[in-house]
Parts: sequence; C-alpha cells; structure tokens
Amino acid sequence: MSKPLRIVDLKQRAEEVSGLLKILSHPNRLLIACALTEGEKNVSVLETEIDVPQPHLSRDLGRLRDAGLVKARRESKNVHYSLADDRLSNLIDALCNAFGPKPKTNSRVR
Amino acid sequence: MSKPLRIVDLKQRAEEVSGLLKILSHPNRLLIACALTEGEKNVSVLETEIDVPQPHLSRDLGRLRDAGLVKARRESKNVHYSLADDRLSNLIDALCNAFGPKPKTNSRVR
DNA sequence: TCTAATATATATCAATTATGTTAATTAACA
DNA sequence: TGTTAATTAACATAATTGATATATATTAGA
Repeated sequence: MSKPLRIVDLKQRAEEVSGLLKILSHPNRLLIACALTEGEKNVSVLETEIDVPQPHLSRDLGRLRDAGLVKARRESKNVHYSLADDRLSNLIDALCNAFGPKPKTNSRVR
Repeated sequence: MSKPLRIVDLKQRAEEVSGLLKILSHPNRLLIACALTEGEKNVSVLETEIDVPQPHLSRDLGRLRDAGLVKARRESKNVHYSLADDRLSNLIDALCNAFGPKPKTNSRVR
C-alpha cells in the first residue's frame, strides 16, 4: 500500500543513502566495515587485518564514528570498535548478495 | 565451500566495490541510477524527473558512462540512456533491501 | 613520581578530485 | 539560419587522499 513517493522524498532519501555510500566509497573504510561485521575489533587488530598506515585507519574510523556507524569502547590501552547499529551490516550483506563471493570469510553464499 | 579469501583478493574486491559505491555516492547519480532501473530514458526526461541543472546531469551521466554502467543511444535529437548491465540494478535492489521503502515507485515494500 | 613504551588520535601539507555555476559548443533538424 | 537537445569547457571552491609528524592516553617500570 506504499503511498506514492514525491520527488522531494526521493531526493531526501537519496541524500541519506548516497551519504552512506560515500562513506563506504573508499576501499579501506569498506574493509573496516566488513571486518566489523565479524564482531568487535580493536585498532591494532584492524591495522593488521587491513594493512593500512595507522593514522589512516584512525582517520577512517573517525569518519565512521562521526557518521554514527560505529562505536568505540576503550579498554585500558586499546580502543575496541564495533558496529553502532545494523545499517552497516545490512548494507554489507546487501552488497555481498549483489556482488557474489562475500568479502567476509563467512561461508553463507545464499 | 568457499575457499579462504586472502587479504589481496579482499582488497582488490574492495577497490572494485568501493569504486562503484563512489559513483553512486552523489544524490543525483543515485537518482539517475534509480530512474534508469525503470527503463530507458532520455536526458530531458531525466532532467524533469530529477530536477537538476542540465549540465550537471550531463556530467553525471558522463561519469556513469565512463564507468561503463550506462549506455547512450542517440535517436534524432535525443539521447536515450539505459543501464549497461545488471550491476546497477543489482546494487539498487540491494540498497532498497537494506534501506526499506524503495526509492523506486515500485510497490514491493519488502 | 618520573620516565618510557604502547596504543590511538589529531594535525599538517601537497596533490588530486569533486562540486556548483555559468558559458560556450556541438548535433540534429525544421 | 534558428531552435532544441545535449555535451563540454572554464573557473572557483571545497573535500579527499596519502605521507608524515606530533600529540594524547594508559599502563609499566625504575
């Protein structure tokens, strides 16, 4: 029973979604998002897994944080990151379905 | 039976996918992509539907063209654009699944 | 407590790319 | 030629990126 979408609504939604896409429009950030769908990970772990200079990682994590997509939790010296809600995991799932073999080491191929 | 993904493969795939996301990381291009999932449309029609200055539209269509995502077909004075393959429609579908109510005027609500 | 080490974050700088605005250009055709 | 449709160019400004340097926070050890 979807009410007809007006162009304004469409545009507003497009802003939102394209903004989200923009954040994932960099390989490192996309990899971070993928990595975090496996669960909470601290910066060092991410640094090893993704193999990227630490300041870059930090900056990218910052962007994800600013967008409210991930959250940070400090535990002694380490900062643990995890997905803030299911927006990213939904999106990654959707991307995996759209582009075949999942970037995750997960075996569900669906 | 997915073989374990090496980091190089992951990274390569991430380049690809994030490149694609980058192209849709602008509201107008996202709207263009959505509009074209409904079928072939010429520039004037898109201009009306999306309500964006025509040179912008042209430039954005150019980017989509350069990425091989859409194709153009001239018919007398008009140029008709359509999706080049199913990458974009898959992606849009995926986005719609991830973000609920579809940007398309389609009634499937998920 | 002072210092060092580790983990993370922020700042700086240069190079590139993206964006909006507006103007000029090409293409097709009456 | 004039008109409509579309593309490209030109410009200013802003955002993104990579490389690198510096700063902060937390803990461990002398």
